[in-house]
Formats: sequence, structure tokens, C-alpha cells
Amino acid sequence: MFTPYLPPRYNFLEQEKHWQQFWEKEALYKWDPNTHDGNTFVVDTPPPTVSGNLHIGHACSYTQADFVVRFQRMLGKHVFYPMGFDDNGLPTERLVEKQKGVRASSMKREEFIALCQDVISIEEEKFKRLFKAMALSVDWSLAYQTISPRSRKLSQMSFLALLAKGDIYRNEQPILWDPVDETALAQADIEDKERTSFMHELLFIHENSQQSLTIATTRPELLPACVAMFYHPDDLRYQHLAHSHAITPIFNQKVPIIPDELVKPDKGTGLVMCCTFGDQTDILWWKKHQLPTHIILNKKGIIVGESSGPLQGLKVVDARKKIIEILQQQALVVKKTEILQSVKCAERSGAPLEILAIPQWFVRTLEHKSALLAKVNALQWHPISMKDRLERWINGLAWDWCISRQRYFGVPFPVWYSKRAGEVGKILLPTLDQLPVNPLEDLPQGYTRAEVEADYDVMDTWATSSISPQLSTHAINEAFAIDYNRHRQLFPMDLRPQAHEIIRTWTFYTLLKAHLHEDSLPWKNIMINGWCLAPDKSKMSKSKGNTIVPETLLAQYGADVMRYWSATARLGADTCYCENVMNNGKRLVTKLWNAGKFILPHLKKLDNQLLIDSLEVSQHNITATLDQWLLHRLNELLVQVAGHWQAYNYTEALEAVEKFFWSVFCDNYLEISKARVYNENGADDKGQCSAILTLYHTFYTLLQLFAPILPYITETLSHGLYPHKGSMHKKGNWPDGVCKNTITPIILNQVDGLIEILGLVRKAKADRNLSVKAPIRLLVIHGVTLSVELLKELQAVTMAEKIGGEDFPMPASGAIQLVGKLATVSVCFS
RNA sequence: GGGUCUUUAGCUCAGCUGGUAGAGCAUCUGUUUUACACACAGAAGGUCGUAGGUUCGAGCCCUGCAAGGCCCA
Repeated sequence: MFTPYLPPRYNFLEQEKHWQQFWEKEALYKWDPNTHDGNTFVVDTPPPTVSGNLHIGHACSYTQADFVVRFQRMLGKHVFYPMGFDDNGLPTERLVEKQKGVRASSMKREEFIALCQDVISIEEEKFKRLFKAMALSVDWSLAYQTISPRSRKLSQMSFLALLAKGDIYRNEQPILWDPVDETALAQADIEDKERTSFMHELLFIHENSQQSLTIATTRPELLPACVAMFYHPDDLRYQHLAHSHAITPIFNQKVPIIPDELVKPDKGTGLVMCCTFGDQTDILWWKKHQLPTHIILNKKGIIVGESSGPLQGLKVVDARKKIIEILQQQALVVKKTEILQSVKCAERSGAPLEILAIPQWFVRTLEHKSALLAKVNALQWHPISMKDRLERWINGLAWDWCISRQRYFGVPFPVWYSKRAGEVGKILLPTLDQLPVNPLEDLPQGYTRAEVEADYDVMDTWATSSISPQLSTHAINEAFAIDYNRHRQLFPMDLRPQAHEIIRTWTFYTLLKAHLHEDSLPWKNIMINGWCLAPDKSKMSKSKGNTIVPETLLAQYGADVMRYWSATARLGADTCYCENVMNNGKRLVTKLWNAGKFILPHLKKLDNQLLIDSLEVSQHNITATLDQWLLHRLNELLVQVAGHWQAYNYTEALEAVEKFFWSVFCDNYLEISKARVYNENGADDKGQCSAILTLYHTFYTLLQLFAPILPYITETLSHGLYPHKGSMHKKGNWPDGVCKNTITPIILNQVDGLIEILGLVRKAKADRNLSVKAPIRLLVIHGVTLSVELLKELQAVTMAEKIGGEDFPMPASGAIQLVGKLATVSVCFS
């Protein structure tokens, strides 16, 4: 049935809901696993963290990716576009603790994990609804979670694969430790607190000369862990100490005296002791000077070990009092000064942090630097300038990647340590078919619970996130695979869209994993979107109260307008939320609707079959010069816009289409052709048919060009005016060129002249404060010779009674004369 | 503190290998109702962050400075 129809008003909320259901019912975005022609476009969507709310920045970046995906689908690609949810790790734990008012550390581990599962399933539904409202053309059947059994399995496979290759190793490393909650912390969990403390000056003995040396410290209780003494290399007071040793008081340990630039000569006495580990500097020195490790603190922050003598069994604070007491008794404290000190504390428990050395798992990165740089260069960056960030990052890397986290809700290491006599500490691994394993519940084959100790840690979230492509392809490599055929079909992927602040983490780790696993790139292209800032160009944050949530914009303006806004932000460039731009988007949607409303009633003037036929078939009916000119210009637009899209320049693509639609199509073509469209006296049926057909097909092409950015209004108008064509967004619906006509440069120039003359006449009327529809008695044109046909168009649109050409003299008086690039005109009103 | 990006009209942004500054909105003026006043037509609006340098010529290249963003310490 061919019955074009549009409702009287465009109610975006109603239409959006309707088309969401339609797209779902039609399975328009469904990936077809049986396509093997290689004409695929596979996307690696970075899974958002489900904890907390989606903000406008997400909306901006996810819609920008969707533009590209929709274009590729319309081009005819088989699109694989999944959505993931990153529900693994600390942010989720935090959310759950907050929502449920619980503490992970004070519950049973399994109960806490179950609670996490409950919360994320609710949060994910929320995200899903919002993504659908934003018209992300995701195939939801491909959705994955970073904590699901399959993701755990693949994550553990990745670990085992790298362990087998020797790219993962275990080593004891200092970490920041919260002795109250008994966990390692990330940088993000730490806050600096000011407190008063005492700087003590203690006496050491210089081994060679037996003279006393005064060192300054705020941590006297770490004396048993002292492993060196430092002074600044330029400090003239201590040059004689080079290459000698000092003896610690009370514990009588012999420690080397070493010069290092990090010592502040004016702090205390300029001599400082280095312990295992008092602060970050101690760690640096320990690494740089390869000092011995002398651990005296346990995970509860209690001093242990024979060598700690009288401090054994005491908490840090008590040990500090005790050691000062002892030192004072022996007159080894020469000075005590109250100072204000900044101490790193746990944000949550408030406890001052200790530094512990704990065995951790590491992924080798440093030795792969040059290979990774080559990979970075093989990747297509959009925009190219972002490549630089990753190159600098890789060049500056100084440590291997520590992937151990002392957490609960994460992917556990698939590892046990043997307690069997003769092999104590031996690393035991599961077989592949055991995966995913929970080493706390499962056991390595042939061992009993009593014979093994499980690795209690979970992996860094990035260890899982860095295989997001493989979470979708279901394989790490040929040996570690759930479905290797699927992997071969999808990997490497075509596109990774993401924001710039995670280039150094997410991009880097994902490149690293693909490199180590298969010597491959994870993707062929990467597009980097910018940030969304508040209207004052500052970062949006809850504390400033300047956040804007997508829900508000969707309700106020609708998804198309929100997408329009994110389309005006160029790739890589930060953009601020701007009411102006939202209004422009709203105007565009309305203008499209009104153009559709104009075309609709004229369609019944033509035979249905003529409208159903493709333009190729009905092309011979496009007889008017003006119509042929429009189609010619439309063809030029198509080439230009396709080029922009191929280069990921959706902003320029939109700008070009919008400009063409607004000024060429609506303001000029439509106004000029109106006389023929209405054909009031019935004198030009052929011209009318030509005009209506041109309007009809041009408008559809413009809708196609707008479609990747404005999916709802284009679908609504497409179904209303072109009910025989099916969905606007179906695979392969990108226009590959409208009817090729052979319009000559002379004719092109004539129509361009006509448009210019129309502009000059409008100006003449504006100068006289007249309506654009005010009649003209005489219009004289010099410089351009128009055909009889074009003169007729011009006469109708300018309301000119009479038009004179070159042979007609310019009126001397009573006329407005205007000069353009191509033509000079003279307008007489009376 | 190190690195990096940004700074162009009241607002949001274009501006190609250096050659007389552009768009949309907002403003002002005018025009209506046979698609659209969420429109059409017109006008006005800028020492291109700042101080130097290179050049016949700099928004663009070089150096310093300032403000802001981001990443890393």
C-alpha cells in the first residue's frame, strides 16, 4: 500500500518510543554470524562502569561512535556492535556499600558478591534503557559483562596464556596498605591529612670513626627496619661519610651511608635513615640503590620479628612511644621538635597508611616497548594527533604492570600455592576446562583443600577490560579459546571508540594484550572523542553541582537534538554544553518536519507508480533545468559528504548536509519551484511533475544523509512519505549517487546566476521595507542570459511583471540598481 | 613540578602548504500567515589571549609570558 501520511504534529517522545520498538522488532541491528564475505564492521565498545549515573559525557561519546556505526551499516557493512558493562572491581564495591549500607570487610565474601550481582543487574537495566533512548544501534544480544562467568574464564585464560609465555611473573613489591581494612589501596583511595607530629633527632654511630651521627626522623619505631643512611651529595658537612657505614642505636645494625639528591639538606640534620618502608622515598631509594628488605610490619600494622626486640607485638603508635622511651633512657635522643606533617591516609577508614611488601603479579611491559610503539603506528588514529599521547606514555614507562588487587569483587587469579612437603610454595594452575575457577572454592586437580593455599587476590580491573575485544570474540588466541572460529571472524576489530583520558590505560593495556597474545593489533581504527564540559568550560562534577544528565535533555529536546549537539563536537575536541546548539538542533528537526509537511500534500498530484519507481526509472520526467541543476548539486554533495564520513568527520558531514538542506533546498530551490509545484492555472503539468518528483527524491536523499545523526526524525519522515521503502537505517541504505544527468557548465552558470539575481531582488525589497512577495513592475538583468524557461521561474518567484535582458536599457531613475558577481540588476517597483 | 592541549564576533565554533578575518545563534531593522515567526530577507558586530621575533606580508611559523583543561608525579 502506498499511502503517505504524517501526523499533524511531531511528538518526539511518542515517535522515539515507537521507533525503538520498531527497530527491535525488525532486529535491524542484529549481527548475522553467518556472514563470511569479510564485508564486516566490528566495534569494540568500551564498557561503561555501571556504578553511578551516566552523565552527558557518556551520551556525547557513545552517540559519536553510533554516528560512525550507522554510516557503516548504511554503507552495507555487516555490523557487529556490542555493549559491555564494566561491573567488575572497586567502583561497584563502593556503590554496593553505599546503596546497601554495608561494609565488604565485615561480611561474608560470598554474601557481598551476591549483593554486588543484585545491584549491577538493576543498574545495567537503567543504562540499557538510556542507551536505547539515545538510539544507539547496539545489538543487545551481544551485550557482555566484565564479571560474567565467560569474561572470568577469558580473563583467566589471558592470565594463564601470558604466564605460560613468561610474560607474567610474581614478585614482592611495596604497596600502600590500609592496616585497619587490611587491603592494598589504589591512588584514588588515598587522601592527605595534616597532623602534628614530632621530629626526633637520634644518634647513630659512624663505624670508622666511632663518632656519633645525628639523623632526623618522624618514624623512630621503624629503627629495626633501617637499611641505610642518606645525605645530599652536595652537603659539605658529610662528604667524609662516603663509602662508609653507620651503626643503628639499640639494634646495632650496620647500614651503608649513601649520597642521594633526594635528601633535603635543610631538613633536620641533613642526615636521614631509610627503612623498609617509611615512605615513598624509602621505596625509591630501596629500588635505586638495591637495598636489602627488612620487613617488620604485618598486615594489621603490628611490629613483628625477633630482630624488632622490645617493639615486637606492638602497634605502630605504641612502638613509637616505647622506642623513644628506650632511646631517651640511653640519652640517644638529642632533640624533639613539634612539626606539622602531611600523612597519606585511607579515605575510608581514615587510618594512616603503611607500606608493605607483598607478593604481586606483574605483566612484563618494559621489554616490549619498541614492539608496542610499532603497533601504535600501525593503528589508524582519528584524529591522528592523539597518537602522540600514547607514544609519549610508552616511551616514559618505568615499571611493569602490577595486576594484583587485594579486593573481593573481581576476577580471581586462577592460582594456588602448594603446601605439600617438598614443594611448598609451588604455583599450581587449573586446567583450561576448569575455568573459570574460584581458587577459594575450587581445587587444583589431585590436591586436597589442606594441601593448597589459594591466591586471595583479584585482578586489576584493567586486566579484564584490556581484553574487551576478546570478551566479544570468545578467544584469547588459538590455544586459549572458547570459540576460535568466531575469534577469527571478528578479530582484529575495525573500530575502537573512546575518550582521550584513558589512552594511557585502556588503549595501552588493550594493545599490550593483543600484542602479547597474538602479535596483533586489537583494532584497525581508533576514534578518540573529547570531553563534555559545563557551559563555563569547567569540568562537570557533582561537587560543583554543574552536571547535566542525559535524561533531562532527552525529555526536554529529544534524542535527535542531543545527538545533533554531540555531532557538532569534532572528534578529539572538548566541547561545552551549549543551549545555543541545542536550539539549533531543535530548529533543524522542526525544519525537516515542516519540509516534509510541505511535500506531502503534493504527492497525490502524481500517479502512485511514478513515486514508487526509482529515480533511475522515472528520470526522464525530470525535464526542468532547475530540477536537473538541483540533482546535479545533490550529487556533488553526496561525494563531499561520503568523503567526510570516511574520514570520521561527522561534524563536517553534518554541516555540509545542513547547509544544503537549509539554504539550497529550502530557501532557494523550494521557493523557486513552488510556482510549478502548485501549477495553479494547470498550464505546466510536465513542469509540475518534474518539480514534485525532484522534491520527493531529493528530500529522501537528504534524509539518508541526516540519518546517522538524526535517526528518529529521519525514520519518521521516511515512513510517512516513503512507506514503500522500509527502514531508513537498514543495511545498505546509503545513497550511492542520484540520477546522473548531463547538465552543461553553461546551464549550471545560468542557474547560479538565477539564484544570485533572486538574492539581489530580495535585497532590493528589504531595502524598501517591502515583503519578499511584493510585486515588481520591471526587472532588468545584465551580465547573465537566462533561458526562456529560467526567466519564467525567475518571474514567478520575484513577482516581476516584466523582465528585460541585455538589450533592455537600465532604467535611469525610479529604480534600485544592485551589482552581484555574475549579474547586475535594476528593480522598478512602480 | 614534568608533559600536553586550548585561547578568533556577546555565545558555540570554522579558518587548508603564511596573501585583505567566516558560519550559526543572540542583537538590531524589515517582511507574515497556500511547509515553517522554532520562518524569510537585510544590517551591524573582531588590534585573532599577551609581549617580542622571522618575513615584502603572520590568526597561521619561532620564543617568552598569562589564563584554563587534561594526563603523570
